[in-house]
This record gives sequence, C-alpha cells and structure tokens, in this order.
Amino acid sequence: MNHSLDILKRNGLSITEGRKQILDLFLVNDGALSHSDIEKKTSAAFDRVTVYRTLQTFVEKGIVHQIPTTDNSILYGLCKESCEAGHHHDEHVHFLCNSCNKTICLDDVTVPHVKLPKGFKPLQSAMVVKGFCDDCKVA
Amino acid sequence: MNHSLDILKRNGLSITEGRKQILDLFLVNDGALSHSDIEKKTSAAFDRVTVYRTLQTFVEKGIVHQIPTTDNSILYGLCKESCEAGHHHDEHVHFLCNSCNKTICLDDVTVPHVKLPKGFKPLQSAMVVKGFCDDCKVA
DNA sequence: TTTATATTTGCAATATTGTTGCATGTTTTA
DNA sequence: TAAAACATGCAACAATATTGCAAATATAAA
Repeated sequence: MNHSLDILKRNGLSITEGRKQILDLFLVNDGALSHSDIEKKTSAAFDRVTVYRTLQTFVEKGIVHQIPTTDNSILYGLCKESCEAGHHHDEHVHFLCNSCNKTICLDDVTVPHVKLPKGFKPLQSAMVVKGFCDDCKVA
Repeated sequence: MNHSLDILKRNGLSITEGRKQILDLFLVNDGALSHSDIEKKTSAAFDRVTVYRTLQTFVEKGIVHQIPTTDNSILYGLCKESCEAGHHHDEHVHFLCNSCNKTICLDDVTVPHVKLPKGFKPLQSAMVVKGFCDDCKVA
C-alpha cells in the first residue's frame, strides 16, 4: 500500500502538513495536477512558495514527474514505484482529454522508439496524446 | 518558394512589418522559437503584446504550431505547406538537444501510433525526444 | 490617387506566475 | 528534552501574460 507517509519516509523527507496534503492530492486524483490546481484544491492553505518548493522537491526525489504541455503551465503526475531520485521512468504516454481536460498517465503504454535521422542521439522521449478519455468518449 | 509575403497573403493576413519580420525569423531559423527568443532576435522592436498576438494569429492560421515543453514556455515551430487554418499536420517528432538547446522539427519523422487502453479516442499526438543533435553529438 | 473602412499596433493598467533572502516555526536527531 | 537541521511564510521583486482603448497603418472602395 502506498500511503503518503510511506512515500515521504522512503524518500528521506521530513513529514510536514504541506507535503502530506499535496501528496495525498496526487494519490486521490487520477489525473495530473498543475501548480494552480494544487492551490485551488488546498484552498490556498499553503503559501504559493511552499507549493513551488514542495513540487520541486517531489520532482527531485522522483515522487512526481513533469508532463509537457503547450499551454504555458507545468503538469505534475505521480510516478510509479519504479521511479527513483534523479532517474525517472516516466516514459509512458500521457493522455489529455479535450472534454474534461484531465491529463492522465497511461502507465502501461510506453512511448515507442522512433528512428531518427542520422546523427541524432536520443536519450529520453515524451509523448502526449489528445482526444477523448474513457469517461468522456461519445458513444 | 516560400517567402514570408506569400505566406501572409495566402492566409489572408494584412502585411505588416511585425508579421513579416517575425515570420522571417522562423524561415531563417532552423529551430523552434519561443516568445522571448523572438523578442531578443527582433531587439524588442515590437511591443510584447504585438508578439503575443502575432504568434496567436500564426497558430490560428496554421502558419506555426506549438511544441510542448516541460519548462513552462511555449515553443513555436514553422508548419509545413500542408498545414491549414484550424487543422495542423504537425504530427512529426520534435527533437530537443541537451547541448545546444535547440528544438528542431523532424518533419520527416512522424509520431507513431500507440495502442491506447479501451475507451480512449486519440485525435492528435505530440512527441518530443531529448538527446544530442547532429551538430552536438559526441564523436 | 484619395478617401473610407477595417485591421493592427502600442501604451497603460492589471493579472498571473515564478524566484530569492531571511526570520520564524516545525521536525528530526542525539 | 535540547540542539541541530530543515521547512514554512512573508515580503519584495521579477518575469510573463492579458485586456481595453486610442492612435496608426493597411486594405478596399470611390
């Protein structure tokens, strides 16, 4: 079982209200969260600086990963067990629903390899698919 | 030949200094550009608001497309001929070089299709590969 | 070419988002 | 329980983005 407390301890982080609550948001929510999502969902209980620093810490520790967007925001998604500090295993596809606007980590869909032109050395890949999610699909 | 003037006319846009110069930047540059890149490269000759609105117009007309990033910025890349207003054919892979930091449109590498979980309807895909580009690759 | 209309621009004001230093408060360790 | 380590919130600031509106420019019409 993956309680926020366990995750924080496992990563050698001190246990604070902010970290617990923010991490719980990720555990409860199925989609990815942005900074402002978190501010709203915690009713601004924490200073915005604290939220920034908490997210930064989580990324460093490999608790969450960043998801690329085209709208000038950063989205954060909970990492799977296998992620470690400094070494993200986030090469799964992200799905952005045009209807409910949620971004979902498709943990079981890995980003396929592509053949690049001569001379290009790939190290990491990210993929975002837009469309309609399971809940919003039109029948 | 693909002169900025032609592109603007073809898309029914009035010809202005700003639009010409900004579009020329894209035509001359091989990589993608951010808002601030454009401000720098035009020596802030145009109001930042103008740059925002110009980029927005270009996206709407299908002259440029947005490239997803994880660093809270939006990158814009020139679209190929085949793009039209409201219907981007930008399903090519983008390459971000860790060394020179350029983002390059690999127009000939199309984003592969992935098999999504049941119920998900894909409409559009984007892919960003990080690594070392042809110029920066270590021999 | 000149005028009228439509469009674009720049300015000002404002909103939103992100960053840093530092004193205070909290958590952990011994 | 006390000392040390760490996290938080505040304040100040910086950077980025958005809107309305008047002035300027571009296009269309005469």
